[in-house]
Amino acid sequence: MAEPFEQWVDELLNLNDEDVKLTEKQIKIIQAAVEVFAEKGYAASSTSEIAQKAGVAEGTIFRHYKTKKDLLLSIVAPLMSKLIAPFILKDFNKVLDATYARYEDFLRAVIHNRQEFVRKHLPVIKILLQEVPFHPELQEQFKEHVAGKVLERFKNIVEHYQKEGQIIDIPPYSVIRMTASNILGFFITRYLLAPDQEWDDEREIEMMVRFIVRGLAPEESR
Amino acid sequence: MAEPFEQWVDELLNLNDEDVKLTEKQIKIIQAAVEVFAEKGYAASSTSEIAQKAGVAEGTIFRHYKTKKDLLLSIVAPLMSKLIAPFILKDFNKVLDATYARYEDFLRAVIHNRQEFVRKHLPVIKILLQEVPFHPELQEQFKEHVAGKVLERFKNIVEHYQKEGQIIDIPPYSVIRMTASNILGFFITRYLLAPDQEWDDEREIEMMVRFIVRGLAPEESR
DNA sequence: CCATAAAATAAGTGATTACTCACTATACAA
DNA sequence: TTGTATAGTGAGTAATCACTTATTTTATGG
Repeated sequence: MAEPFEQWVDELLNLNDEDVKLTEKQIKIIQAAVEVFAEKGYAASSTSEIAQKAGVAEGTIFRHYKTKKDLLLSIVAPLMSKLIAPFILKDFNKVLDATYARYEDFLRAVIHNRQEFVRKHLPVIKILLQEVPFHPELQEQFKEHVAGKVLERFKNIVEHYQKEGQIIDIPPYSVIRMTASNILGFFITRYLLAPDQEWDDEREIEMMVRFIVRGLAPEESR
Repeated sequence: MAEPFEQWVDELLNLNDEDVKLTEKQIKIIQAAVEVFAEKGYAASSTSEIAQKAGVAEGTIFRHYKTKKDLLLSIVAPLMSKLIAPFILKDFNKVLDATYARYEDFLRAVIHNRQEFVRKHLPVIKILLQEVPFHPELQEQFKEHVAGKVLERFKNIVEHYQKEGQIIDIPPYSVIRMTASNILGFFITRYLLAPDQEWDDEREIEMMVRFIVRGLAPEESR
Protein backbone atom coordinates (compact mmCIF):
# COMPACT_ATOMS: atom_id res chain seq x y z
CA MET A 1 0.00 0.00 0.00
CA ALA A 2 2.12 2.83 -1.23
CA GLU A 3 -0.64 5.30 -1.74
CA PRO A 4 -1.97 7.50 1.04
CA PHE A 5 -4.33 5.50 3.16
CA GLU A 6 -6.94 8.19 3.48
CA GLN A 7 -7.38 8.30 -0.25
CA TRP A 8 -7.62 4.56 -0.38
CA VAL A 9 -10.34 4.56 2.27
CA ASP A 10 -12.20 7.34 0.50
CA GLU A 11 -12.12 5.42 -2.73
CA LEU A 12 -13.18 2.17 -1.20
CA LEU A 13 -15.96 3.59 0.86
CA ASN A 14 -17.17 5.69 -2.01
CA LEU A 15 -17.04 8.82 0.02
CA ASN A 16 -15.07 11.21 -2.11
CA ASP A 17 -18.11 12.08 -4.16
CA GLU A 18 -20.44 12.50 -1.23
CA ASP A 19 -20.56 15.12 1.47
CA VAL A 20 -19.77 12.63 4.19
CA LYS A 21 -16.50 13.29 5.94
CA LEU A 22 -14.36 10.97 7.99
CA THR A 23 -12.44 12.22 10.98
CA GLU A 24 -8.81 11.36 11.43
CA LYS A 25 -9.62 8.82 14.11
CA GLN A 26 -12.32 7.20 12.04
CA ILE A 27 -9.79 6.49 9.32
CA LYS A 28 -7.41 5.01 11.84
CA ILE A 29 -10.17 2.79 13.16
CA ILE A 30 -10.94 1.45 9.70
CA GLN A 31 -7.29 0.93 8.96
CA ALA A 32 -6.80 -0.98 12.19
CA ALA A 33 -9.98 -2.99 11.71
CA VAL A 34 -8.93 -4.09 8.23
CA GLU A 35 -5.57 -5.21 9.57
CA VAL A 36 -6.95 -7.12 12.52
CA PHE A 37 -9.90 -8.67 10.68
CA ALA A 38 -7.64 -9.82 7.86
CA GLU A 39 -5.15 -11.33 10.25
CA LYS A 40 -7.35 -13.17 12.77
CA GLY A 41 -10.79 -13.19 11.20
CA TYR A 42 -13.82 -11.23 12.33
CA ALA A 43 -14.96 -13.46 15.18
CA ALA A 44 -11.50 -13.72 16.72
CA SER A 45 -10.90 -9.97 16.58
CA SER A 46 -11.71 -7.89 19.64
CA THR A 47 -12.84 -4.30 19.56
CA SER A 48 -10.32 -3.55 22.28
CA GLU A 49 -7.45 -4.69 20.08
CA ILE A 50 -8.73 -2.66 17.17
CA ALA A 51 -9.03 0.41 19.37
CA GLN A 52 -5.53 -0.09 20.71
CA LYS A 53 -4.02 -0.54 17.25
CA ALA A 54 -5.88 2.56 16.08
CA GLY A 55 -4.65 4.57 19.04
CA VAL A 56 -8.19 5.35 20.08
CA ALA A 57 -10.45 4.73 23.06
CA GLU A 58 -12.68 1.72 22.69
CA GLY A 59 -15.75 3.89 23.13
CA THR A 60 -14.81 5.89 20.05
CA ILE A 61 -15.44 2.88 17.85
CA PHE A 62 -19.00 2.63 19.09
CA ARG A 63 -19.53 6.34 18.56
CA HIS A 64 -19.32 5.73 14.82
CA TYR A 65 -20.44 2.12 14.54
CA LYS A 66 -23.36 0.81 16.52
CA THR A 67 -21.94 -2.69 16.74
CA LYS A 68 -18.83 -4.60 15.85
CA LYS A 69 -20.70 -6.15 12.96
CA ASP A 70 -21.57 -2.67 11.75
CA LEU A 71 -17.88 -1.94 11.52
CA LEU A 72 -17.33 -5.08 9.48
CA LEU A 73 -20.15 -4.32 7.07
CA SER A 74 -19.06 -0.72 6.57
CA ILE A 75 -15.72 -2.05 5.38
CA VAL A 76 -16.80 -5.02 3.36
CA ALA A 77 -20.13 -4.05 1.83
CA PRO A 78 -18.87 -1.24 -0.42
CA LEU A 79 -16.21 -3.58 -1.77
CA MET A 80 -18.84 -5.90 -3.13
CA SER A 81 -20.33 -3.20 -5.35
CA LYS A 82 -16.92 -2.11 -6.55
CA LEU A 83 -15.86 -5.66 -7.17
CA ILE A 84 -18.51 -6.16 -9.78
CA ALA A 85 -18.87 -2.56 -10.93
CA PRO A 86 -17.13 -2.93 -14.29
CA PHE A 87 -19.51 -5.69 -15.28
CA ILE A 88 -22.42 -3.36 -14.87
CA LEU A 89 -21.07 -0.14 -16.32
CA LYS A 90 -22.68 0.88 -19.55
CA ASP A 91 -19.41 0.94 -21.40
CA PHE A 92 -19.20 -2.73 -20.67
CA ASN A 93 -21.41 -2.92 -23.70
CA LYS A 94 -18.22 -2.43 -25.59
CA VAL A 95 -18.43 -6.13 -25.89
CA LEU A 96 -21.70 -6.05 -27.70
CA ASP A 97 -20.55 -3.01 -29.65
CA ALA A 98 -17.92 -5.35 -30.99
CA THR A 99 -15.11 -3.40 -29.40
CA TYR A 100 -13.77 -6.74 -28.40
CA ALA A 101 -13.97 -8.65 -31.63
CA ARG A 102 -12.71 -11.86 -30.10
CA TYR A 103 -13.51 -13.56 -26.81
CA GLU A 104 -9.83 -13.55 -25.99
CA ASP A 105 -9.66 -9.77 -26.28
CA PHE A 106 -12.56 -9.52 -23.89
CA LEU A 107 -10.83 -11.94 -21.51
CA ARG A 108 -7.59 -10.00 -21.50
CA ALA A 109 -9.44 -6.78 -20.75
CA VAL A 110 -11.35 -8.31 -17.85
CA ILE A 111 -8.28 -9.99 -16.38
CA HIS A 112 -6.12 -6.89 -16.44
CA ASN A 113 -8.88 -4.70 -15.11
CA ARG A 114 -9.66 -6.97 -12.18
CA GLN A 115 -6.04 -7.73 -11.41
CA GLU A 116 -5.47 -4.07 -10.69
CA PHE A 117 -8.44 -4.14 -8.37
CA VAL A 118 -7.38 -7.30 -6.55
CA ARG A 119 -3.89 -6.00 -5.97
CA LYS A 120 -5.22 -2.76 -4.54
CA HIS A 121 -7.85 -4.18 -2.20
CA LEU A 122 -6.32 -7.52 -1.29
CA PRO A 123 -6.77 -7.34 2.51
CA VAL A 124 -10.43 -6.40 2.27
CA ILE A 125 -11.04 -9.07 -0.35
CA LYS A 126 -9.52 -11.57 2.05
CA ILE A 127 -11.94 -10.46 4.75
CA LEU A 128 -14.85 -10.66 2.36
CA LEU A 129 -14.01 -14.20 1.30
CA GLN A 130 -13.62 -15.29 4.89
CA GLU A 131 -16.80 -13.75 6.25
CA VAL A 132 -19.36 -14.27 3.51
CA PRO A 133 -20.15 -17.83 4.65
CA PHE A 134 -21.14 -16.64 8.12
CA HIS A 135 -23.12 -13.48 7.51
CA PRO A 136 -26.51 -13.73 5.81
CA GLU A 137 -26.48 -10.02 4.95
CA LEU A 138 -23.32 -10.51 2.94
CA GLN A 139 -24.70 -13.63 1.32
CA GLU A 140 -27.76 -11.73 0.14
CA GLN A 141 -25.66 -8.95 -1.26
CA PHE A 142 -23.56 -11.51 -3.02
CA LYS A 143 -26.60 -13.25 -4.41
CA GLU A 144 -28.17 -10.03 -5.58
CA HIS A 145 -25.07 -8.50 -7.12
CA VAL A 146 -23.06 -11.41 -8.39
CA ALA A 147 -25.67 -14.04 -9.08
CA GLY A 148 -28.26 -11.50 -10.12
CA LYS A 149 -26.49 -8.97 -12.27
CA VAL A 150 -23.05 -10.19 -13.22
CA LEU A 151 -24.14 -13.66 -14.21
CA GLU A 152 -26.94 -12.34 -16.38
CA ARG A 153 -24.61 -9.88 -18.05
CA PHE A 154 -21.92 -12.43 -18.54
CA LYS A 155 -24.42 -14.84 -20.00
CA ASN A 156 -25.38 -12.37 -22.71
CA ILE A 157 -21.76 -11.87 -23.58
CA VAL A 158 -21.08 -15.58 -23.82
CA GLU A 159 -24.12 -16.09 -26.01
CA HIS A 160 -22.90 -13.29 -28.25
CA TYR A 161 -19.63 -15.06 -28.91
CA GLN A 162 -21.41 -18.37 -29.25
CA LYS A 163 -23.54 -16.94 -32.04
CA GLU A 164 -20.38 -15.79 -33.73
CA GLY A 165 -19.08 -19.32 -33.60
CA GLN A 166 -16.13 -18.44 -31.36
CA ILE A 167 -17.36 -20.49 -28.43
CA ILE A 168 -18.66 -24.03 -28.48
CA ASP A 169 -22.38 -24.47 -27.99
CA ILE A 170 -22.67 -25.62 -24.40
CA PRO A 171 -24.67 -24.06 -21.55
CA PRO A 172 -23.45 -20.48 -20.99
CA TYR A 173 -23.20 -21.00 -17.25
CA SER A 174 -20.73 -23.81 -17.84
CA VAL A 175 -18.69 -21.50 -20.04
CA ILE A 176 -18.77 -18.85 -17.33
CA ARG A 177 -17.74 -21.31 -14.65
CA MET A 178 -14.82 -22.61 -16.68
CA THR A 179 -13.67 -19.10 -17.48
CA ALA A 180 -14.11 -17.76 -13.96
CA SER A 181 -12.53 -20.80 -12.34
CA ASN A 182 -9.33 -20.16 -14.22
CA ILE A 183 -9.19 -16.43 -13.62
CA LEU A 184 -10.00 -16.74 -9.93
CA GLY A 185 -7.71 -19.73 -9.62
CA PHE A 186 -4.91 -17.63 -11.02
CA PHE A 187 -5.61 -14.70 -8.69
CA ILE A 188 -5.86 -16.95 -5.65
CA THR A 189 -2.62 -18.72 -6.48
CA ARG A 190 -0.91 -15.49 -7.44
CA TYR A 191 -1.90 -13.38 -4.44
CA LEU A 192 -2.91 -15.75 -1.66
CA LEU A 193 -1.19 -19.12 -2.00
CA ALA A 194 2.17 -18.19 -3.50
CA PRO A 195 2.54 -14.41 -3.53
CA ASP A 196 6.28 -14.60 -2.85
CA GLN A 197 7.05 -16.77 -5.83
CA GLU A 198 8.44 -14.99 -8.86
CA TRP A 199 5.67 -14.39 -11.33
CA ASP A 200 5.79 -13.42 -14.98
CA ASP A 201 2.24 -12.13 -14.98
CA GLU A 202 1.94 -11.36 -18.67
CA ARG A 203 3.23 -14.73 -19.72
CA GLU A 204 1.00 -16.51 -17.24
CA ILE A 205 -2.04 -14.57 -18.40
CA GLU A 206 -1.28 -15.28 -22.04
CA MET A 207 -1.02 -19.01 -21.34
CA MET A 208 -4.28 -18.88 -19.44
CA VAL A 209 -6.10 -16.99 -22.18
CA ARG A 210 -4.85 -19.43 -24.75
CA PHE A 211 -5.97 -22.30 -22.57
CA ILE A 212 -9.46 -20.91 -22.14
CA VAL A 213 -9.97 -19.89 -25.74
CA ARG A 214 -8.80 -23.18 -27.18
CA GLY A 215 -10.72 -25.11 -24.58
CA LEU A 216 -13.90 -23.32 -25.55
CA ALA A 217 -13.31 -23.39 -29.29
CA PRO A 218 -15.93 -25.28 -31.32
CA GLU A 219 -15.02 -28.58 -32.93
CA GLU A 220 -13.21 -28.09 -36.20
CA SER A 221 -15.31 -29.38 -39.06
CA ARG A 222 -13.12 -30.33 -41.91
CA MET B 1 -25.31 -38.43 5.71
CA ALA B 2 -27.23 -41.62 5.36
CA GLU B 3 -24.62 -43.96 6.69
CA PRO B 4 -24.13 -44.60 10.40
CA PHE B 5 -22.30 -41.71 11.91
CA GLU B 6 -20.03 -43.80 14.04
CA GLN B 7 -18.67 -45.57 11.01
CA TRP B 8 -18.14 -42.23 9.32
CA VAL B 9 -16.19 -40.95 12.29
CA ASP B 10 -14.12 -44.09 12.47
CA GLU B 11 -13.24 -43.85 8.84
CA LEU B 12 -12.38 -40.19 9.00
CA LEU B 13 -10.33 -40.38 12.15
CA ASN B 14 -8.57 -43.48 10.94
CA LEU B 15 -9.43 -45.35 14.07
CA ASN B 16 -10.91 -48.57 12.80
CA ASP B 17 -7.50 -50.03 12.21
CA GLU B 18 -6.03 -48.96 15.53
CA ASP B 19 -6.78 -50.08 19.03
CA VAL B 20 -8.10 -46.70 20.08
CA LYS B 21 -11.76 -46.72 20.98
CA LEU B 22 -14.23 -43.87 21.11
CA THR B 23 -16.90 -43.73 23.74
CA GLU B 24 -20.45 -43.00 22.75
CA LYS B 25 -20.18 -39.49 24.12
CA GLN B 26 -16.95 -38.82 22.31
CA ILE B 27 -18.65 -39.54 19.03
CA LYS B 28 -21.48 -37.21 19.91
CA ILE B 29 -18.98 -34.51 20.79
CA ILE B 30 -17.27 -34.81 17.42
CA GLN B 31 -20.57 -34.87 15.61
CA ALA B 32 -21.74 -31.74 17.42
CA ALA B 33 -18.41 -29.99 16.96
CA VAL B 34 -18.47 -30.61 13.20
CA GLU B 35 -21.96 -29.18 12.99
CA VAL B 36 -21.26 -26.08 15.03
CA PHE B 37 -17.85 -25.37 13.55
CA ALA B 38 -19.22 -25.69 10.03
CA GLU B 39 -22.15 -23.42 10.78
CA LYS B 40 -20.53 -20.57 12.71
CA GLY B 41 -16.82 -21.04 12.24
CA TYR B 42 -14.32 -22.13 14.86
CA ALA B 43 -13.79 -18.80 16.61
CA ALA B 44 -17.50 -18.09 16.93
CA SER B 45 -18.28 -21.54 18.30
CA SER B 46 -18.41 -22.03 22.05
CA THR B 47 -17.56 -25.22 23.85
CA SER B 48 -20.75 -24.82 25.86
CA GLU B 49 -22.87 -24.90 22.72
CA ILE B 50 -21.03 -27.94 21.43
CA ALA B 51 -21.53 -29.68 24.75
CA GLN B 52 -25.21 -28.81 24.78
CA LYS B 53 -25.75 -30.03 21.23
CA ALA B 54 -23.87 -33.22 22.05
CA GLY B 55 -25.98 -33.80 25.16
CA VAL B 56 -22.90 -33.82 27.32
CA ALA B 57 -21.46 -31.82 30.19
CA GLU B 58 -18.97 -29.18 29.11
CA GLY B 59 -16.27 -30.75 31.23
CA THR B 60 -16.54 -33.96 29.25
CA ILE B 61 -15.14 -32.24 26.21
CA PHE B 62 -12.01 -31.29 28.10
CA ARG B 63 -11.61 -34.83 29.45
CA HIS B 64 -10.84 -35.93 25.91
CA TYR B 65 -9.40 -32.79 24.34
CA LYS B 66 -6.97 -30.59 26.22
CA THR B 67 -8.15 -27.44 24.49
CA LYS B 68 -10.79 -26.25 22.09
CA LYS B 69 -8.16 -26.05 19.40
CA ASP B 70 -7.25 -29.64 20.12
CA LEU B 71 -10.81 -30.59 19.28
CA LEU B 72 -10.60 -28.70 16.01
CA LEU B 73 -7.33 -30.30 14.99
CA SER B 74 -8.49 -33.79 15.87
CA ILE B 75 -11.33 -33.31 13.40
CA VAL B 76 -9.57 -31.49 10.63
CA ALA B 77 -6.04 -32.85 10.60
CA PRO B 78 -6.86 -36.43 9.60
CA LEU B 79 -8.94 -35.08 6.74
CA MET B 80 -5.91 -33.43 5.21
CA SER B 81 -4.08 -36.74 4.88
CA LYS B 82 -7.13 -38.46 3.47
CA LEU B 83 -7.76 -35.61 1.07
CA ILE B 84 -4.51 -36.18 -0.72
CA ALA B 85 -4.09 -39.87 -0.01
CA PRO B 86 -4.88 -41.14 -3.52
CA PHE B 87 -2.16 -38.95 -4.96
CA ILE B 88 0.41 -40.68 -2.82
CA LEU B 89 -0.71 -44.27 -2.96
CA LYS B 90 1.63 -46.53 -4.82
CA ASP B 91 -1.02 -47.63 -7.24
CA PHE B 92 -1.21 -44.06 -8.32
CA ASN B 93 1.71 -45.08 -10.43
CA LYS B 94 -0.90 -46.58 -12.65
CA VAL B 95 -0.43 -43.38 -14.52
CA LEU B 96 3.18 -44.00 -15.18
CA ASP B 97 2.42 -47.66 -15.80
CA ALA B 98 0.35 -46.35 -18.67
CA THR B 99 -2.89 -47.57 -17.16
CA TYR B 100 -4.26 -44.21 -18.12
CA ALA B 101 -3.12 -43.91 -21.69
CA ARG B 102 -4.54 -40.46 -22.15
CA TYR B 103 -4.52 -37.42 -19.86
CA GLU B 104 -8.29 -37.30 -20.08
CA ASP B 105 -8.61 -40.82 -18.71
CA PHE B 106 -6.43 -39.80 -15.82
CA LEU B 107 -8.58 -36.69 -15.29
CA ARG B 108 -11.81 -38.62 -15.25
CA ALA B 109 -10.42 -41.06 -12.69
CA VAL B 110 -9.24 -38.27 -10.40
CA ILE B 111 -12.46 -36.31 -10.68
CA HIS B 112 -14.72 -39.24 -9.91
CA ASN B 113 -12.55 -40.43 -7.09
CA ARG B 114 -12.40 -37.05 -5.37
CA GLN B 115 -16.04 -36.24 -5.98
CA GLU B 116 -16.98 -39.23 -3.89
CA PHE B 117 -14.72 -37.95 -1.17
CA VAL B 118 -16.00 -34.39 -1.29
CA ARG B 119 -19.60 -35.51 -1.10
CA LYS B 120 -18.89 -37.67 1.90
CA HIS B 121 -16.85 -35.20 3.94
CA LEU B 122 -18.35 -31.92 2.87
CA PRO B 123 -18.88 -30.35 6.33
CA VAL B 124 -15.35 -31.09 7.47
CA ILE B 125 -13.93 -29.83 4.20
CA LYS B 126 -15.83 -26.61 4.76
CA ILE B 127 -14.26 -26.27 8.19
CA LEU B 128 -10.83 -27.00 6.80
CA LEU B 129 -11.15 -24.35 4.10
CA GLN B 130 -12.36 -21.79 6.60
CA GLU B 131 -9.74 -22.38 9.27
CA VAL B 132 -6.54 -22.99 7.34
CA PRO B 133 -5.84 -19.26 6.95
CA PHE B 134 -5.85 -18.72 10.72
CA HIS B 135 -3.98 -21.70 12.09
CA PRO B 136 -0.27 -22.02 11.39
CA GLU B 137 -0.33 -25.74 12.28
CA LEU B 138 -2.83 -26.37 9.52
CA GLN B 139 -0.89 -24.23 7.10
CA GLU B 140 2.24 -26.24 7.73
CA GLN B 141 0.40 -29.49 7.22
CA PHE B 142 -1.04 -28.10 4.02
CA LYS B 143 2.36 -26.96 2.82
CA GLU B 144 3.99 -30.25 3.65
CA HIS B 145 1.30 -32.50 2.20
CA VAL B 146 -0.14 -30.58 -0.69
CA ALA B 147 2.71 -28.38 -1.78
CA GLY B 148 5.32 -30.94 -0.90
CA LYS B 149 3.99 -34.27 -2.04
CA VAL B 150 0.99 -33.80 -4.29
CA LEU B 151 2.52 -31.06 -6.41
CA GLU B 152 5.68 -33.05 -6.95
CA ARG B 153 3.73 -36.14 -7.87
CA PHE B 154 1.40 -34.25 -10.12
CA LYS B 155 4.33 -32.59 -11.81
CA ASN B 156 5.80 -35.93 -12.80
CA ILE B 157 2.50 -36.99 -14.24
CA VAL B 158 2.14 -33.84 -16.29
CA GLU B 159 5.67 -34.16 -17.59
CA HIS B 160 4.90 -37.72 -18.58
CA TYR B 161 2.01 -36.64 -20.77
CA GLN B 162 4.02 -33.73 -22.09
CA LYS B 163 6.72 -36.10 -23.30
CA GLU B 164 4.03 -38.09 -25.04
CA GLY B 165 2.94 -34.95 -26.83
CA GLN B 166 -0.53 -34.95 -25.28
CA ILE B 167 0.04 -31.71 -23.38
CA ILE B 168 1.52 -28.49 -24.65
CA ASP B 169 5.02 -27.66 -23.46
CA ILE B 170 4.44 -25.02 -20.81
CA PRO B 171 5.54 -25.02 -17.14
CA PRO B 172 3.99 -28.05 -15.40
CA TYR B 173 2.84 -25.93 -12.49
CA SER B 174 0.75 -23.84 -14.87
CA VAL B 175 -0.79 -27.02 -16.26
CA ILE B 176 -1.56 -28.16 -12.74
CA ARG B 177 -3.08 -24.83 -11.79
CA MET B 178 -5.32 -24.77 -14.86
CA THR B 179 -6.44 -28.33 -14.27
CA ALA B 180 -6.99 -27.94 -10.55
CA SER B 181 -8.75 -24.60 -10.92
CA ASN B 182 -11.40 -26.19 -13.06
CA ILE B 183 -11.91 -29.27 -10.94
CA LEU B 184 -12.04 -27.31 -7.70
CA GLY B 185 -14.16 -24.63 -9.34
CA PHE B 186 -16.62 -27.30 -10.31
CA PHE B 187 -16.72 -28.85 -6.85
CA ILE B 188 -17.12 -25.48 -5.16
CA THR B 189 -19.93 -24.45 -7.49
CA ARG B 190 -21.52 -27.87 -7.32
CA TYR B 191 -21.47 -28.36 -3.56
CA LEU B 192 -21.06 -24.93 -1.96
CA LEU B 193 -22.43 -22.18 -4.19
CA ALA B 194 -25.35 -23.88 -5.92
CA PRO B 195 -25.92 -27.29 -4.37
CA ASP B 196 -29.69 -27.06 -4.83
CA GLN B 197 -29.53 -26.51 -8.55
CA GLU B 198 -30.21 -29.53 -10.71
CA TRP B 199 -26.94 -30.98 -11.87
CA ASP B 200 -26.18 -33.47 -14.59
CA ASP B 201 -22.85 -34.39 -13.11
CA GLU B 202 -21.66 -36.72 -15.84
CA ARG B 203 -22.44 -34.24 -18.60
CA GLU B 204 -20.79 -31.42 -16.68
CA ILE B 205 -17.69 -33.50 -16.04
CA GLU B 206 -17.44 -34.52 -19.67
CA MET B 207 -17.64 -30.89 -20.79
CA MET B 208 -14.99 -29.96 -18.27
CA VAL B 209 -12.65 -32.78 -19.32
CA ARG B 210 -13.06 -31.79 -22.95
CA PHE B 211 -12.34 -28.19 -22.05
CA ILE B 212 -9.18 -29.03 -20.16
CA VAL B 213 -7.82 -31.51 -22.66
CA ARG B 214 -8.39 -29.28 -25.66
CA GLY B 215 -7.09 -26.27 -23.80
CA LEU B 216 -3.88 -28.11 -23.02
CA ALA B 217 -3.47 -29.76 -26.42
CA PRO B 218 -0.31 -28.82 -28.33
CA GLU B 219 -0.56 -26.62 -31.41
CA GLU B 220 -1.47 -28.63 -34.44
CA SER B 221 1.36 -28.60 -36.91
CA ARG B 222 0.05 -29.09 -40.36
C1' DC C 1 -20.13 -58.57 44.70
C1' DC C 2 -16.31 -55.95 45.16
C1' DA C 3 -12.27 -53.17 43.72
C1' DT C 4 -10.29 -50.13 40.71
C1' DA C 5 -9.93 -47.15 36.96
C1' DA C 6 -11.87 -44.52 33.59
C1' DA C 7 -15.78 -41.52 32.19
C1' DA C 8 -18.77 -38.01 33.17
C1' DT C 9 -20.51 -34.38 35.69
C1' DA C 10 -21.85 -29.76 37.97
C1' DA C 11 -20.24 -25.94 39.90
C1' DG C 12 -17.17 -23.16 39.78
C1' DT C 13 -12.60 -19.95 38.11
C1' DG C 14 -10.57 -15.55 36.41
C1' DA C 15 -10.21 -13.41 32.11
C1' DT C 16 -12.18 -11.32 28.24
C1' DT C 17 -16.05 -9.97 25.56
C1' DA C 18 -19.05 -6.30 23.16
C1' DC C 19 -21.13 -2.50 24.50
C1' DT C 20 -22.89 1.69 27.69
C1' DC C 21 -22.78 5.94 29.90
C1' DA C 22 -21.64 10.02 32.21
C1' DC C 23 -18.43 13.12 31.23
C1' DT C 24 -14.80 16.19 28.84
C1' DA C 25 -12.61 18.36 24.70
C1' DT C 26 -13.02 20.51 20.48
C1' DA C 27 -14.93 23.09 16.66
C1' DC C 28 -17.60 26.62 14.89
C1' DA C 29 -21.45 29.92 14.34
C1' DA C 30 -23.78 33.86 16.48
C1' DT D 1 -17.45 35.28 24.70
C1' DT D 2 -21.12 32.04 24.69
C1' DG D 3 -24.04 28.28 23.02
C1' DT D 4 -24.50 24.01 20.75
C1' DA D 5 -23.36 20.02 18.43
C1' DT D 6 -20.18 16.60 17.54
C1' DA D 7 -16.01 13.81 18.73
C1' DG D 8 -13.68 11.45 21.99
C1' DT D 9 -12.92 9.34 26.43
C1' DG D 10 -12.34 5.67 30.05
C1' DA D 11 -14.35 3.51 33.76
C1' DG D 12 -17.81 0.35 34.25
C1' DT D 13 -21.42 -3.46 32.96
C1' DA D 14 -23.40 -8.05 32.63
C1' DA D 15 -22.61 -11.84 29.88
C1' DT D 16 -19.89 -15.22 28.08
C1' DC D 17 -15.55 -17.40 27.30
C1' DA D 18 -12.28 -21.60 27.72
C1' DC D 19 -10.93 -24.30 31.13
C1' DT D 20 -10.43 -26.59 36.19
C1' DT D 21 -11.51 -29.32 40.02
C1' DA D 22 -13.81 -32.05 43.40
C1' DT D 23 -17.07 -35.41 43.25
C1' DT D 24 -20.10 -38.97 41.45
C1' DT D 25 -21.38 -42.49 37.98
C1' DT D 26 -20.32 -46.19 35.04
C1' DA D 27 -17.75 -49.95 33.14
C1' DT D 28 -14.79 -54.01 33.71
C1' DG D 29 -12.42 -58.01 35.31
C1' DG D 30 -11.70 -61.35 39.02
